[in-house]
Amino acid sequence: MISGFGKPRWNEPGKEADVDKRQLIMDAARELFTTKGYETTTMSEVARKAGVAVGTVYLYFKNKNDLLYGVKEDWDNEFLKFMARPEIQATPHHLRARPLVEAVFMLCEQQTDMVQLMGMQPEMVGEWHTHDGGTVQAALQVMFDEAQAAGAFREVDSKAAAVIAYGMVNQALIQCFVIEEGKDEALYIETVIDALEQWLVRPELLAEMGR
Amino acid sequence: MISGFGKPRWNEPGKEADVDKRQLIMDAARELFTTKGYETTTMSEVARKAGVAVGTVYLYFKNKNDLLYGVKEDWDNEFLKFMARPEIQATPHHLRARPLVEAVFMLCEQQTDMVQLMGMQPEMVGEWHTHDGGTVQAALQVMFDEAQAAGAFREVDSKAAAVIAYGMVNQALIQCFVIEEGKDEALYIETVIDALEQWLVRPELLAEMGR
Amino acid sequence: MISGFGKPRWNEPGKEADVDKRQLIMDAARELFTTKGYETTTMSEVARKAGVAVGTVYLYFKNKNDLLYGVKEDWDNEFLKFMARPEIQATPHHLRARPLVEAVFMLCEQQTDMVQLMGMQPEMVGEWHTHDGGTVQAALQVMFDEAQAAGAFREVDSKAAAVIAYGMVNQALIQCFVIEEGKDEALYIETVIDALEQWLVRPELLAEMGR
Amino acid sequence: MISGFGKPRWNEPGKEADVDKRQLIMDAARELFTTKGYETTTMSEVARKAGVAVGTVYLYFKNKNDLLYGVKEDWDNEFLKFMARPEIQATPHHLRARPLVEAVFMLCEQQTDMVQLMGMQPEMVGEWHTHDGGTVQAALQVMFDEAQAAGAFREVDSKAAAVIAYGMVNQALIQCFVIEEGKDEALYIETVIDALEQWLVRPELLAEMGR
DNA sequence: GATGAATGAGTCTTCATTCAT
DNA sequence: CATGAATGAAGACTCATTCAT
Repeated sequence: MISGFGKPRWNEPGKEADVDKRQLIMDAARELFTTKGYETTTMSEVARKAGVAVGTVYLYFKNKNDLLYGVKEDWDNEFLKFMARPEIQATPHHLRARPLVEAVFMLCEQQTDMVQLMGMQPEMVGEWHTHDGGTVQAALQVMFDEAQAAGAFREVDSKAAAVIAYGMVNQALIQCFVIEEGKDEALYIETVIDALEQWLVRPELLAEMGR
Repeated sequence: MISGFGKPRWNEPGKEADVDKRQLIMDAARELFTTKGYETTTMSEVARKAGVAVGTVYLYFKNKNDLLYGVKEDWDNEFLKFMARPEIQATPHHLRARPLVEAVFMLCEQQTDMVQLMGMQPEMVGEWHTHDGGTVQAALQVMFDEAQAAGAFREVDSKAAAVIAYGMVNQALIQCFVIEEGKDEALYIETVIDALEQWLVRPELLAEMGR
Repeated sequence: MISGFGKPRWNEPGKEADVDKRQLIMDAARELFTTKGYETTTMSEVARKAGVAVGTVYLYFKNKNDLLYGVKEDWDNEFLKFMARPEIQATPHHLRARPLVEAVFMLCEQQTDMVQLMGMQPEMVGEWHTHDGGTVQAALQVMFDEAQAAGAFREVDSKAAAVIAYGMVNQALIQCFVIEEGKDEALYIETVIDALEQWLVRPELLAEMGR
Repeated sequence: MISGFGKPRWNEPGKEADVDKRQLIMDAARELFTTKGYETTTMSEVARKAGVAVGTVYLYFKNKNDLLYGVKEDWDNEFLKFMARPEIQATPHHLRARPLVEAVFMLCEQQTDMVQLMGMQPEMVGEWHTHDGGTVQAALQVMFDEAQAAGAFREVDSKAAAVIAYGMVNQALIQCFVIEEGKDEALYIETVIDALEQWLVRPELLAEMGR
């Protein structure tokens, strides 16, 4: 009934020795979900890796799906936080592709496993979109709108563009980290940036950038 | 183990009412796999939808995973066949984006379910790629190489580009058909084509095309 | 309905080129049953090994159990035939242990697999004994009765003795051929003969035999 | 995989109502395995008879085969314990046949089902004998060696003799309890003892015993 | 007679979830 | 809060048996 959010996300100061157990579980889950896949990961495994009892997992998450939701949300937030950083916000729109793309690749390099979460689609999509509404894509859309308003981007449908941009990056990440195990990272980064810029940035600015 | 395909050997002309049972099963499986996801689909469901007994499924496919493989291969071939069509081959490289993209969308419109197969990723990727080696991406790569050799495309790494192009289209298809149920198809088509052309086609040709 | 005996066992003269298919199947079945066990052997395996179609097996045997019955019967007959041989019948009772035991071991040496059939007990015992009534044990019992009547054997209950003698030999065969793969054959033969003679033969005759 | 045995750790004295669940399951399994045979018994049946859920069986046994192993081991131990009893050890070798044979029959009378376990042979033998090495036969062999060293038994190969003795007893037990449902128990006991003594005990001692 | 594709009941096994401690 | 033993529904897969050709 109560949706498994029992433990507040903000740790009261002075209580931080008590590592947030919720986070502990989510970390374990994320690694497993992304390594072996959601369906293939068992709750016991999650519990064991998190160093808690199965029952405890259910103390923080209503059920397995709720846990997946938590993990996905976690990752999205991490990415969103990135997009909101002052240094990014201070960068002119037409120059943002590079820092953003580099950031995602870096994030994924650190936690290779996270890659697949971005692309987590099929079965649960339906349920997803009631929940988080594709947060990352939404944020991208906002950014594209701003960039167009600022005259930095060509006129494209911002929603469709967000979807497509998301797909490009996602597939590149999977190829790079999951299939090729990080081999040609630089190549993929450059190619993605190139694609985004050529496609979206106004030709005038592009010329200015020496592209 | 099971070897023979059981497809009757006599196959007299005019007896095409005898639908290939193997195909029947693959069709059922494809719809289910893409609608509810691979893990969530049971072999009984596949059998029921195909109108055969469970045992029969196992007559044609070693196991569930083998069935998935068959389905995926089937779809890839369908797409590959498209790329090889004479009218496509006759089109100059810088004008191919449109017919190809339109074709994929059409293909998916007819069989909405197929969409997700293109993106079928996570856990099974490993096993896949020993089998079919990402045929579609490979074909794209070849096409990009030719286009560059012909001076139609900008200089980009053809492999990375194939990956990224694949991701764009795939994500657009999912968003369009799976999430939005075909609503803004035209918009997604145009946006994808725009992205591909702006990114890949040489500026000179682009200007010539009135873009 | 009709009990699967359709094909006559006596081959009409002039028709012997047509290897009895029933026998072919039984031979295949025997090898498999004794190698991998009855439950673990599938009808398809039997058919394949016999070089016929599954359906054909069911032409000669009502069902799997009937096939087992046929196989067992076959073996028992082979043994029974041995006991009935003139040279055995001509031997005085107190000297029969040796030729008989040697014969069984020889029989099993040739067809190692048969060993386990003798001991085939558990699950199907119930059904067996309505069928063949433990033919071998019955024959042994008759022999023991005769031997006692002839004053060659000590007074023991012939039925119990038959059971026990059967058990001794059977276990020795299993140990010798199944577990130790024929290593100490001579040792087992001698020990079994010794046991039988010491136990059953009248002391006077035993002395006479130099034992 | 599953490691902990779940046997409660507190086990306060006076709480023996908490029957070891592992034992409960083994008991159920033993009865079924021996009544209907291993292959024919389903895990659900075992669970139902043990009064637990299927899952619980898998909590204590890795799989069906592991359960069989547990059951067999259990029985062997029970018999071994018998052979080690002080009153047996105190009995001179040439007089041990009777108490031992009587003991086994008694054991089997109480738990008729156990009988067939002794003889459990075919397919699984291979795997067995790596595990428990035919413990019972080994123990018999030791006893025979001691008896010969003590001058109580005739000179026979102790290993072969152990095998053969085991077979005698086993077959008698099966005939007596499984086939004839305990009818002529006394007869079988006497006949087995007679056979063992006549075969193994030195003639001098035999005379002394009035045989 | 012979075939072997088709059947589907039945098996083992897994795993999300609960609840008594 | 935490635990982890217990549950049992559900899934993948097998195989004896049938029957149209």
